[in-house]
Amino acid sequence: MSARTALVWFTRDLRLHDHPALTAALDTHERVVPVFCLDDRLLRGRHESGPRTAFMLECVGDLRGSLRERGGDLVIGREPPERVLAELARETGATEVYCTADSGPFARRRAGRVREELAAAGAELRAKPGLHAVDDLGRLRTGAGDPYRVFSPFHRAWSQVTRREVLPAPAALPPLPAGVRSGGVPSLAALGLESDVEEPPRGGEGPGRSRLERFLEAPVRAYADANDLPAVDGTSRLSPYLHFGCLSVREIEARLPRGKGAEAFHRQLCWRDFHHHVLLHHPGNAREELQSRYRGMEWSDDEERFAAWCEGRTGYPLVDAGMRQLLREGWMHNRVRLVVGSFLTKDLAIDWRAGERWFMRRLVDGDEANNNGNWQWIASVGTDPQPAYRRIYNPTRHQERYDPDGEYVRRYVPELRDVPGEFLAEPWRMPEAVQSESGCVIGRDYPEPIVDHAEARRAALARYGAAAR
DNA sequence: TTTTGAGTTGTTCGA
DNA sequence: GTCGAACAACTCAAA
Repeated sequence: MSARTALVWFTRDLRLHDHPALTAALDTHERVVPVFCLDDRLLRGRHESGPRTAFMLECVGDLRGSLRERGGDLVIGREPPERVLAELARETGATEVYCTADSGPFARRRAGRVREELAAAGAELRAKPGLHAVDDLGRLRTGAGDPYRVFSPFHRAWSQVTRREVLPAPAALPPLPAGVRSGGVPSLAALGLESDVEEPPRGGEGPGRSRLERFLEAPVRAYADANDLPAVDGTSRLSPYLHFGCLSVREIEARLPRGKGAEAFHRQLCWRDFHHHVLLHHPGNAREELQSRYRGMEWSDDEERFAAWCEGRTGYPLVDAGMRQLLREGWMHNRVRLVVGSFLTKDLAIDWRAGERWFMRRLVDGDEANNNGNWQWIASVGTDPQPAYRRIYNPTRHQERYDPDGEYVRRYVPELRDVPGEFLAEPWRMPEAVQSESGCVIGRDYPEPIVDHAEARRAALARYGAAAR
């Protein structure tokens, strides 16, 4: 076979639009072989997740469909990528393998292994941008030459970076070379995983683009006002598509209209890049606190309380609604993620890593950098320089402020459906007569609060104060 | 080097 | 209900 063959290694860039690696391969090579590897180290590793893998398999199927529509196909490997790619390079005579650069700790180690094996096969790995809004995310530096640790100055610098052009999807692809087999998309069960998510979002570039079109149509303009209300579908819900790269964050950014809503949303896209930037420069964050003074802090190992949190039976309606939404949909509204995160780490004094793991297991959009960054932030051990006492959320206040009509809580905690609005944030205050009248007896139909928030707050301040000293 | 201003999305208390 | 102040003084980034 001719040396004019290139491989394109897909990872979490499962799209054709605005794909620099794919475009570069097609521009310079006659034959291009797209490859995706189902890597057991990822699928069965510490971030194993049935719901998210189910979504990913749909993304892979969608990508293969789009490639086939354009005359190409997708090779689906079941072995580690270093082995699959080296073998394919030998088989096809490819001397170049294109991929999208990934800043995550796992991905960087994996790319190192791939590079080595490819070298032995006489091929070279070429990493192109495509994961972030800016190309040189790792190189963004403060005036002193350090990586950023505070969002606002990062945002300022990030906003000033010149962006690359958005690339169109290729119109046509060459067929696979003779003898190269495409391989099928396995079922979730065949991977030994299962998902019990109800009405999961449909994975793939096609569904992602439809959702993007709908969001750009109108909701983006109201984003600044609606994104904090969990009962309203005011967020973009693009996170799973962004995680698997069904959508290019660069393209989304380029297509945003002007205005307050779009600006607020753009800021959220910057948070994604910020978390990736921080994890890139502090890969140890995946396991330990960014702020060293909080390392070695003592956490509670109360398994019963942790289970109550996971299953949404803490006795705090907004917390329980959020945790049940996560169980049911594989997704949780952002505002509520903060409330349940604060509750776990501050009220229950349970290690943020336990919450991080649970989220990664359940979230369809679970992304190591974002999840880790946000957990560290809400646990007050990460990039947020504000003292802990400013981040102990009051679940009752939050419910009154962000779900004033109780629409969200009633949707996910049906046993509270007939509780009068005045008691919905603190159902334990219901007089007995009201409890039996609304069919919600506390301690029987809905749990007593598992901690007293005011007391837990004082204890959390003492814990964090002691650790900071 | 020193100084200055600011820090995602808070809470509680008391007037 | 609404408002401002206090929380307690720390770290980061830029001038």
